[in-house]
Amino acid sequence: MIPTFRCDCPITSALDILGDKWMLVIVKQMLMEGKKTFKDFTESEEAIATNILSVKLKLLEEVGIVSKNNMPNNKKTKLYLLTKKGLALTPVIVELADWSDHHLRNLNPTIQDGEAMDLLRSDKLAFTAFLEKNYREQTAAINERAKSASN
Amino acid sequence: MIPTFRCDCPITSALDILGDKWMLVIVKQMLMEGKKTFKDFTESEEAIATNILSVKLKLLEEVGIVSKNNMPNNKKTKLYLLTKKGLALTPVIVELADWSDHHLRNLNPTIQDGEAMDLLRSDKLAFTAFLEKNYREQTAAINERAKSASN
DNA sequence: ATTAATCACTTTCATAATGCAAGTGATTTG
DNA sequence: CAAATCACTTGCATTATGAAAGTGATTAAT
Repeated sequence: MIPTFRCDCPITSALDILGDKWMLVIVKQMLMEGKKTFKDFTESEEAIATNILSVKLKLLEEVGIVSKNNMPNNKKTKLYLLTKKGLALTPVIVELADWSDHHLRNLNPTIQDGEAMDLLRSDKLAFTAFLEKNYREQTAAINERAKSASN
Repeated sequence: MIPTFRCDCPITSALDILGDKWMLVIVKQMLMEGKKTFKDFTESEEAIATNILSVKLKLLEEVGIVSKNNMPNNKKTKLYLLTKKGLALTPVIVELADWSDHHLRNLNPTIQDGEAMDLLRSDKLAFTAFLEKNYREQTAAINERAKSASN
């Protein structure tokens, strides 16, 4: 169920939806780790409990960040995909990554550092654009076929 | 107390600290509404309970986002100020505002719209820079005097 | 100088969110 | 057609959030 909004502030309103331990983590897993099915999420490094996952996916769908689709040629597997509204959260996620990179390594020294972080450091906008484009490409074929028979 | 980190992902790690209903709201109140004292926060539109506020301010201080200072010439009032690390969250907050502006008005039709949103829409980086500069200026004098006798 | 406010909290108790473990029904695979 | 697999749900324990009242140390008012 969609929570009530505390006030008229746009930032507080965003946090009324996204301000918890899991919502943005799930969006990140979709955007950056290609996770699409219920099972994908349960196998993530963050190890979300299935009951919580169930509740959060439902909420993400209710607010229009995620769409729930049937896997082509398979009645059992469901596909969760980011909508345009969900993909628009990319800049938020990138800024969180950037902040962590610069300010959280003292508290969590094992924070990842690699190619992706290098691109983020050298060109934040390019990194954001890459993530969005990449996600669209990875899901383009699926989206085509999912449009006809959706759940 | 600082929570344990779920994994090595920079985004998840940021959310281990910031991923709740209040942390970023408090930072926003400081950055955009000039709130500095315990009383200021309790009088906010979001109406945070004092016990929660107490816990969250302590955590913000522990992780280095906020510093706790004595008000000059007043032993009773404490001043909470954003550190460099805290001010570095400005882009995250701006991106949340931008997302709300474009994607949350259907769910919360009363989301504010005014001068600030106009600047955000026309030049996001300028808006971010303005917020940071403005905060530094507003707190510069206080910071000078607070450096000598801190708690 | 005393009293009343004010500030920054803490404490207590209720409710809501999160988490663990096990179980269910509908496919699908071997 | 039996055994897996997938997408969940259910029951119960723990943790986080919330409302209300209370406390001690200043500070302002009389």
